[in-house]
Amino acid sequence: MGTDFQVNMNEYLPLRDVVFNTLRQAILRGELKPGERLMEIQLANKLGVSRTPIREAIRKLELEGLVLMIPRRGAEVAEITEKSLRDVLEVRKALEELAVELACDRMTEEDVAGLKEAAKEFEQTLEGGDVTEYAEADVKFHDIIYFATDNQRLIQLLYNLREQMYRYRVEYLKRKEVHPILLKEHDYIIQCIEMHDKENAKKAICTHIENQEKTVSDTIRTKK
Amino acid sequence: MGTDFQVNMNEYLPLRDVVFNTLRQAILRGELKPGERLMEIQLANKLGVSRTPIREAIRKLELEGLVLMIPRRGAEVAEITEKSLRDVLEVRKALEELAVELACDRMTEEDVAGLKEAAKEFEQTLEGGDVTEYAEADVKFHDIIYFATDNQRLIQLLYNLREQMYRYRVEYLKRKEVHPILLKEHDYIIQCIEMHDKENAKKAICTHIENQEKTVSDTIRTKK
DNA sequence: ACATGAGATTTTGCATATATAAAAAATTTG
DNA sequence: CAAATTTTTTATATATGCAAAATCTCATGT
Repeated sequence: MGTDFQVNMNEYLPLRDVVFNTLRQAILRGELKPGERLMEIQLANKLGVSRTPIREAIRKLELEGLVLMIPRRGAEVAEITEKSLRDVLEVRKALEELAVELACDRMTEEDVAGLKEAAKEFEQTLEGGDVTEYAEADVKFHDIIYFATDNQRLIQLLYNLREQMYRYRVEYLKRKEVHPILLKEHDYIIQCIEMHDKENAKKAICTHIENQEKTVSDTIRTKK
Repeated sequence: MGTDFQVNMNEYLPLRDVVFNTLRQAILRGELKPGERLMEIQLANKLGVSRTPIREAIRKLELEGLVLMIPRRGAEVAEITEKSLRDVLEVRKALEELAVELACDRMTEEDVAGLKEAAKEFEQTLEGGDVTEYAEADVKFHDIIYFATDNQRLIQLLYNLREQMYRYRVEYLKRKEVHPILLKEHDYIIQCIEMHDKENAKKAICTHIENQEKTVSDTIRTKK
């Protein structure tokens, strides 16, 4: 009977999307530095494609605000100022509040169980020394909250805002002394959600973000 | 004396952006209907350009969520469901609250004066019968609040969310019976901002949006 | 030293060409 | 006649071509 290879031909991704993801990562991880010019031919050669997918990818990065277009001059990686970061955080705080509020309403008991599970896993990764792993585990924790909102638009925005801060989040997680605080905060957030206590949940998520905020500001200031 | 012509050579707009704006308008105004396919050659002929700028414009619309891409098949105008509208409104409410809160903190007296001016102009346009004019005047009013937030990222998001609802907002403004309510709401919002009363300002903007929400839901339901 | 400007070079912006997948139409076959 | 298969058509995905604008280089005149 043989062929049980369902080749998931869905794994087709247009080149432009591959390029988009690649460039996006490179910018967010800091490999392409703010102010750096994105030259089409150069990128095309580097990635082994033609200019067309590069251009289309840049159009998307443009809308996302990661690159700045100067007509007839091309694209460059957008500068990240302290101001622009404050702006992002202000928005992010509001949307995280909304998310946790909705989660209080819409989370089932199984969801809460999953959240507890994720918090535990996060705690375990902290024992290992891999910062990337922390970050991933933290992402998983918050993703569960996001999904519970059942609001696709909100999820999309939160993903985006989180990614914009990737560099700085990692910096924060590196600090061993904040780990116990983080764990407590996660536990408290779970507790609030479990009791459907919106007000305290919002406060909790707020301080959770504000705590990061300071580190991030410091990082960006000293790196300048 | 003499040459006071600062030629604003900035009036150059790449074709792709012209196309982007054109298509965007067409979608938001309902000329391109949800589900309708966007075929490159057809659009290119219609707009008298080549396929390249069309494609680049579509990439941006894609990221904005206005069109849905099906790989190797092309783009179509995204469907607007009641659910997706609720999602947008949920997010929008949270961000409008944030905006008015920040405005309470950051608005100067001149800004408030401008706001009063805008409210007055809005009232005046209501006497005329042109719905488009109402909409514009209303936009101006809210723009002043947005600008006062001094948060570029927030402004960008609010613009976007507002535009997404253009069709339905106009529907709301058509109803003569809501006009007095609108005027009262505007006045109350101004009052709250002037007194830096964040809590009430937030509540006020919330009801302001919620009032629209019902009409919008009705419209979308009956049109189905 | 320094502005300047002609010419060479690079880079974008848009158009067009080629390749390939998907859909539609036509044809075959049971 | 209907289901299956082949052929044709259509549309996207990517590559390449070309002209105009921007940038660079460097010699020249003040």
